[in-house]
Amino acid sequence: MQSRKPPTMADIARVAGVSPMTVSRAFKRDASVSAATRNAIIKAAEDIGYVFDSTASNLRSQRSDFVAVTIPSINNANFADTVRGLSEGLKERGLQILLGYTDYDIHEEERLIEQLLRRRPEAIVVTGGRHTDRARRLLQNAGIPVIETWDLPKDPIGHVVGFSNADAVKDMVAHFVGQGKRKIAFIGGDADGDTRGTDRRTGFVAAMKAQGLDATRLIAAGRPPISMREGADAMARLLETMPDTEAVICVSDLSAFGALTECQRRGVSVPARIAIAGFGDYEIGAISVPSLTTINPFPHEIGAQAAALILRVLDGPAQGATVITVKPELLLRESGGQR
Amino acid sequence: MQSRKPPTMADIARVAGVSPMTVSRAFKRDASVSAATRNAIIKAAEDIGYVFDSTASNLRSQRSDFVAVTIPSINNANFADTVRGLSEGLKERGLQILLGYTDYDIHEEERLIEQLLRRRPEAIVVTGGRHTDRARRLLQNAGIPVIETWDLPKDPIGHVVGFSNADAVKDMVAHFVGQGKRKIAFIGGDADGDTRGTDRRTGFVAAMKAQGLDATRLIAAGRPPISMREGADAMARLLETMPDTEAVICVSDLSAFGALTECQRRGVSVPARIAIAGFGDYEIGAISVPSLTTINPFPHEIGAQAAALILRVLDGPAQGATVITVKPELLLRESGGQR
DNA sequence: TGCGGTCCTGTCAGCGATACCCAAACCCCG
DNA sequence: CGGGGTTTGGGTATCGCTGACAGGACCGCA
Repeated sequence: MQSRKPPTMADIARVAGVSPMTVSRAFKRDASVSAATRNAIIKAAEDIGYVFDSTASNLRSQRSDFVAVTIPSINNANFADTVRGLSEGLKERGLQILLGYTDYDIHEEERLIEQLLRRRPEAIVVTGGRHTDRARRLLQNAGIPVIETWDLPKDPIGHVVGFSNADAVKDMVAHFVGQGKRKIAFIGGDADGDTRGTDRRTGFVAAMKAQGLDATRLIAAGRPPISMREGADAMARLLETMPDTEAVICVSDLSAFGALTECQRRGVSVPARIAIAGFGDYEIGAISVPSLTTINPFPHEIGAQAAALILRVLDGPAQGATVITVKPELLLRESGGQR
Repeated sequence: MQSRKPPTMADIARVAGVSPMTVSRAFKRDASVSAATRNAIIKAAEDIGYVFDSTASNLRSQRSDFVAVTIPSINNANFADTVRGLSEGLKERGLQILLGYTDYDIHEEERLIEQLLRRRPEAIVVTGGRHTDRARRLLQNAGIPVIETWDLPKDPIGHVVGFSNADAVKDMVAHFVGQGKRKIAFIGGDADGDTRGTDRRTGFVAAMKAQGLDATRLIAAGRPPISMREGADAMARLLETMPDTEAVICVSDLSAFGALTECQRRGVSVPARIAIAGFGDYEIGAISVPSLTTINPFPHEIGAQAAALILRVLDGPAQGATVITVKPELLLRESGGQR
């Protein structure tokens, strides 16, 4: 709380009786400083309460020590897992993560990307493949590796580590059809905003049509991301307007769980009367009664692959853009009629 | 992906035919630049794809434009709400948030705090009131406002915005005792690590003893934070070893929900046979069947108050340390025997 | 003893922006 | 039309650290 100026390397140098440059070297891993000198410097630094100033270091060396990451929300187990995979993978190289969240809004994403680029990250990882034009331009001109995740964009900006949200839902539709179900509904958010949710709905409609089935059982439950409560409300509407529905695919496990509770409140048996599937393999789906059939997109693996890719790209000279697909997996559990 | 050097203000100055200093002024809000000059500069900047370099700006002006925040986990609705309250409150002043997570480990917190301080934030907000000695020293010497949250530490480092975890649980114990329950258990994490959880357990034991009741029905469910699954396992153990338990208080809504599902799997009726309470007012507690009795600690309010406090402290000269208490509220719902 | 090689440490300059100081241009009014 | 005040823009010197280069000390070996 005191306001005297914080000490600098020059202060340490004075105390330790060396030059500032030697102090600088003492703080670097591989620098050549004798053990005695280094210890004296470290001790002097501790004594006067020195804290390294990475602002100055970054400016002078023209290298920051972090990677920028944007995710739609900090409070989502899936994206948290991706961030975890990223930070674990980047830790070995001493790279930090600078995290920002977009609230599922590409205009907010644009603002965030600009803010992040001002700090000159070594690379940037964004969630999703849809961006404002200006955001695309900013990323293209940033002169650093760009990685889009959680999607397989048609026209990638740089590298990609992701999967097709549409295809994943198609697999789920195929599964239900294979069970003999025909009247299948989809609960998701409103059309705009969460592009991954929109892709999932698009995949649902395409898959249903491909099977020659009615693809109009669509419930829009509000602005993405939709909550458990909104999932419950959507299920209420579905049961009232299309009571003969045999299965429902929800845009996420959270809304699927909400839908499940609504069935429980109404005494509608799951999966006997209606089957429910979610997306994301959140913990709640594994533990709920009945457990939730869902899709595991391997969020941690996405982060780990992205981290490995960043390290490769930062090492080697600029290669072509890489696209890495992490294939999601169907998890068949009780709510879908399996056990 | 191209690697030519990014443009600087000097480049803009050349294009726009003004001095670098004027370019700098054009990018500041209140600076005195004529509208014509400013527009020409903004246009030149857009044309050549300039992105402001906050590294240089921060170094020269000795002011960063952000506040550092540490939270235990980026996948927790409570802390996410606090961060939201913080960023909303800080936005008006143009302050960004630099977020880091500690994984509920005070040693990891120490490393994180050092990393964050290296970037010279304007202020720092930490979750919890227990830290390593070195972390305390770092914070004390940082020369910036320090705010501890989600706790009421006995010996605060600087300012505080929080509540007593122990007292909150005491209220819940009193509630159950008022209902005539005597055999009350507590499910939490192992003793070390998550200090808020530890405080809740301590509060439970103290409250039970104060009521003259047996305070030994304690289940330790693993390293904090404990998951739904761990909550379920803990409930299984509780039902097997102390089947006459009348009520159980869980360290969080997530573990409480896990405990509830275990009861459902075993056909143990909640709340008739055993009442369950959680902590945190997560969405799952509002929507589960039965809904969960819990405690709302007003996480968003904590963030909002912390933000307001930061703005006040940064404005005015260093006043004394402030302690703001945000009192939690009991939410009596179905799982606790209310409706 | 002399020489190349290695290790350690010092000097100097500059990363990109801006605080500070000052000058020119402009304005209003008597 | 001149004087004082305001607005607008320029020049210079850093902020704290580190890349590049130089040089001294010390070593082993011929």
